Amino acid sequence: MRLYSTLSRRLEQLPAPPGPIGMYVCGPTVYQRAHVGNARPFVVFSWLARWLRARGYDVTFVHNITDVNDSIYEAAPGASADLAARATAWYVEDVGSLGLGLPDHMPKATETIAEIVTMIERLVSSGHAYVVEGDVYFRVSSYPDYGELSNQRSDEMAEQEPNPLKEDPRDFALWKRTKAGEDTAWDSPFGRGRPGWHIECSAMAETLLGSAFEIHGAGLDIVFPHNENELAQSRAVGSEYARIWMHNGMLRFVGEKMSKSIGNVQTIREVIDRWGHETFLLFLLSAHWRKPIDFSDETMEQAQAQAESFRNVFRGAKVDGGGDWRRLEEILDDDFNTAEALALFHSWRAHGELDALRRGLEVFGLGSLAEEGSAPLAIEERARARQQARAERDFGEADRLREEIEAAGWEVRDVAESPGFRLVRRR
RNA sequence: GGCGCCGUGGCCGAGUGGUUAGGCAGAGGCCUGCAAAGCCUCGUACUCCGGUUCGAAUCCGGACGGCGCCUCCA
Repeated sequence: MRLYSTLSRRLEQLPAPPGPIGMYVCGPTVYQRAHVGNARPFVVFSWLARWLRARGYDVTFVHNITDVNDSIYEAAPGASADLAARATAWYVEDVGSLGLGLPDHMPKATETIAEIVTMIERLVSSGHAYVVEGDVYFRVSSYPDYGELSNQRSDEMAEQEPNPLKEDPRDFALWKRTKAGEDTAWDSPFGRGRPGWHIECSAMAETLLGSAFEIHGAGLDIVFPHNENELAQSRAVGSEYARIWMHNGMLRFVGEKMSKSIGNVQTIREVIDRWGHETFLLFLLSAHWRKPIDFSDETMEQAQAQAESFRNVFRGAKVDGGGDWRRLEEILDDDFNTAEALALFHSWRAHGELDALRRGLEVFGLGSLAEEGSAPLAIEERARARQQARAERDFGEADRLREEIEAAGWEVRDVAESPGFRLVRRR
């Protein structure tokens, strides 16, 4: 199994199964209903975990929830804890409805404060951090490799709002003293306050996966500064931290300008309600995980048509046969190329190699495409009545009944086998 | 301005030196009371300009275009 790492800028080989494989994936800051873009890393890395397990690896998948942060304070002044709790529940619900299960651990920043404080103390005592008026900052100059992940020339970094407490503009906050309007704060050796954005990930990852693990996942947009800072603070205290750094490409909204009004953002909830989770998963499957993908009605309609074609093959005569599973292993073991895997699935579909197809779809949480629900009795009765009308060559009545069935969200297809028709859900 | 990614047929999207990607849409056909589904046939694409090579979508250089990040956005 080879995976591309942002850190080394090349493909990295995974150790042979069973590993173990520790996988940490940066999660969202919870202050609103998660949008579709947030779903991409969750889906990509959930798929990867499922595939690694199918290949015999012992995987521990950790995905955090950032439930203390400036954006939460801003979104709910004086009631941030309440909003964070609500939005956490939303996220778990939304992401759970994708049909991929949940990660092994979903730690919250607010439940990791003790570990965060311990880590900051280690950084301070080793000279990699300093305390100023209740704030604690990471001392970038103490870590020579700073910038290795994002390839930023750190000496040219300018700050928009200079912070006079910092020794160096590049330094970043590990701990922030509590301010007016913030309703959550914890006591620490540095004073009452709350963690900065980056330290929580280092603390949670090390707590659950140890000081060295295989994979770190995140969206490409947080390579800098978040992942860079994470890496720096962990390595500064002597941890190897993650070996392979994977960054998924962005999900884009085409045809819609970067309008300041947030009208062009759709939530995971809305997308699943409109298209169904299978269509959304198939849409994401169609692009390699490192490439950008455009979200639009047209691309979603194409995914929907593909979902339908997979459902149809399982509804047809069962011609189960082989299917070259080794080919799928080759494709996915080479940097997890899901777009090519999708092409292989279509080939299996066309050749009626349904055993392999069903197994392959299940890896990606799409096993439900192979299952057919039965229609309500009222619909089935209409379909029988239509058969009767057809037998009597009363096609006007037959067409009328078909329209009724369609209005109820079902499609009737005439087939050779008994009872002569098949009912298919259309929405 | 800095760091990085990308540009494939109407649309989506693999492919990294020479043999068919695949899907969606479209056209014709088989099948059907009419459909739907399925099957068959049909498109010889690779932003542009140079270069390397017997040969480039694939390697190198440049141009143009698009995108991400540059202190808290997955």
